[in-house]
Amino acid sequence: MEKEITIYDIARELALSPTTVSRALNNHPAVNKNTKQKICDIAVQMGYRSNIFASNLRKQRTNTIGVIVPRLNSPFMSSVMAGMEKEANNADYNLIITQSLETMQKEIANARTMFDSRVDGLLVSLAYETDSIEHFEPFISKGTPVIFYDRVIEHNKCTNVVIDNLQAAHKATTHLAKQGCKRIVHITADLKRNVYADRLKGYKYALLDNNLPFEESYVMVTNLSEEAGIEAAQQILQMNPRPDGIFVSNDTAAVSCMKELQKAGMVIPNDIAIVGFNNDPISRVIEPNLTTVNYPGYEMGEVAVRSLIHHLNGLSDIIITNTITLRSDLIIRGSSLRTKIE
Amino acid sequence: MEKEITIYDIARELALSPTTVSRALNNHPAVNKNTKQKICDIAVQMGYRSNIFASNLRKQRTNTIGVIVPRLNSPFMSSVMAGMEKEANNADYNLIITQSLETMQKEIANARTMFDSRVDGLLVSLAYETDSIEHFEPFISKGTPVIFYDRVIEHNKCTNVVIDNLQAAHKATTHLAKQGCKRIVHITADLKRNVYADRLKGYKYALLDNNLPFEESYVMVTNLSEEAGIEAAQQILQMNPRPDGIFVSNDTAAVSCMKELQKAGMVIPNDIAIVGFNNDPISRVIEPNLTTVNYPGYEMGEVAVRSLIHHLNGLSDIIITNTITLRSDLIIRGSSLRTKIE
DNA sequence: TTTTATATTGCAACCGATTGCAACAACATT
DNA sequence: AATGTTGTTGCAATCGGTTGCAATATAAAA
Repeated sequence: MEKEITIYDIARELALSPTTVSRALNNHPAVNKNTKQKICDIAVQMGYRSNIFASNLRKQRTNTIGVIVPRLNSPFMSSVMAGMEKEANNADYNLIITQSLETMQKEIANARTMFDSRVDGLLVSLAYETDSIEHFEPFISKGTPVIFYDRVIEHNKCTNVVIDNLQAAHKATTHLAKQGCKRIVHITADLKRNVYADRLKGYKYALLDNNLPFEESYVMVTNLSEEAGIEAAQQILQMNPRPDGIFVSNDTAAVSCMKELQKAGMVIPNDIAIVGFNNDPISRVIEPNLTTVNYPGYEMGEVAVRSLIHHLNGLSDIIITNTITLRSDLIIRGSSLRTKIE
Repeated sequence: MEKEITIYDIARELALSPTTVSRALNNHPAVNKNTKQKICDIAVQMGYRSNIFASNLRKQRTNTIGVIVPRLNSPFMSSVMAGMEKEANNADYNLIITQSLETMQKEIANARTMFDSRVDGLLVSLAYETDSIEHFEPFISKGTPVIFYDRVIEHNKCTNVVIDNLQAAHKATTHLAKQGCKRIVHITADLKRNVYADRLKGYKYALLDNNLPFEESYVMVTNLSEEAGIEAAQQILQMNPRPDGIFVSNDTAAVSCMKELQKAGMVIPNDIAIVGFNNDPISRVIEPNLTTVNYPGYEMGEVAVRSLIHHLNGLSDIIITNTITLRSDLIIRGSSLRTKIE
């Protein structure tokens, strides 16, 4: 266990004050060039490492960004994380990541951890359960920026990073209608979350715009798991008349649903056309390939971090960016394409 | 921007010393029960939050674990992360995560960041490129435990968390042989990494044990990407005589390879049987379902963190656990199963 | 009543870097 | 020669909690 080198050691070595050493290492202009060079050289030579805690304690800043995510292990979220890590790394910020596992209780605990860790900013995608965001108030009243992404909520002090879920759902549903679907089911998740509420709206509006009736019983609220997809398929098979189109709010459930339907003898897309959401890798593996909404997770991660860092640098105080909307588009593949020409 | 409450504020409020307040909040035995209660009550009431930096600075401990991972966005790695986060959270540790993107340069930079952040311990899965681990020496000579997982390297001061790659590959290859495959190709990645080197060994030994010849040209070293799988398939189609079995070191490449072969008219598993590795979700989507090695990523993450925390608590100083091997098993599915009865 | 053990509490130094303010030197200006 | 300017450097306080050691109070033992 070796001793750590401090600026005091360097100061002693060169018969200077710790002040000057500190300034030199931070490239402060008021230090002589030669002195600076000498200090930096010997710092490297002695193997000096700045003590972040002393620095943070003094500066009241941590260079750390907190991320609260529902779950880490989904293709979408891990893309987001990857994008975030890249941008944070670029800007010399560290990332502390926790997962709420879709429970509000955990989310509150995570928020507390982040608060105690004094993160400079917070990135949050809300859990299914969450129905209040009081637990983020401490950040807001302390002036720590909070940015929501993907699963967001309206708050006049927070920026949201999202895609246009309504539009995406509208496109997806319209596409199904254009393929001749008359009875389109929508499989989605907890409507507390904007993403699902907005998609439902997009679905409804699209039905309206295509002169199709809206049926309450055609909206299935699930947890979008693999099992949920299977159960949904079983229900759909029971329905009479049988639906001829399905718009699912993620690819996992879309794929498992599709497989279950195929198992029951349904032909996709002729009997039933299917559209998913996210563009997970599985969507390009299933046969026929799944039509889905390309969700730019990596970019969303990048944008969220970049925007947060802007805030931290005080660059966006004037322009209070309230919502950043990323482009997403429908990727049409075999699972919904009935006519060869479109 | 509100003022932070400190132990000094609490001390003043109760006409006590900061010392006693500090002790009370840390549940030190030498503080009167009633006093302790009073302090804790008022701390909550005043909204006190401990300043981690002051505490870390003094205690020379951070309660933070560093994780260096090749990439975040793979199903396997995100499972590992999820497991790690869960365990770390349980033990009140924070996780700082960075990705090397498979380059050694980034890995070195990440290691430096972690060092500067004074993580209490480090969890590493090596990049493809890495051919020296000097960059982890600072940790080791400082006494900071380093644990390698998945992509590991031998080091007499470090614990490794792995699965038995040799055995898994042996089982996979033997399975193909038992299905009647005579010419088994192995698609894998950089042999610098133990996981791929060991799987190659397992493959070779299995060939030997099943009286099949080893062909140098049957080993294809790639980066295991989707594209790599397609290219490999194209090469395989060119071979004469054509291989009748493929053991691929991950599911991504296995699936894309399989699809490419199917596109060329090959029937899986009859013409060519395929086995993958990892048990990613796509392996259960492709038709026929992909036989693969179940890689317990989530458990690996849990175990790695748990083991690190043991180290940190000084529990495993005596028993220097050098290698922890997790169980993995072959999941046999349609892509390799030629006979209905096995 | 005196001595000894035990329970509580506080003093003061410390962890290491940062920063407002003052000091000082060297040089230019009037 | 007196004053102003610019460039460098250092003093000393500060951030907020932790901890070895000493001090005091209280209870138990002699």
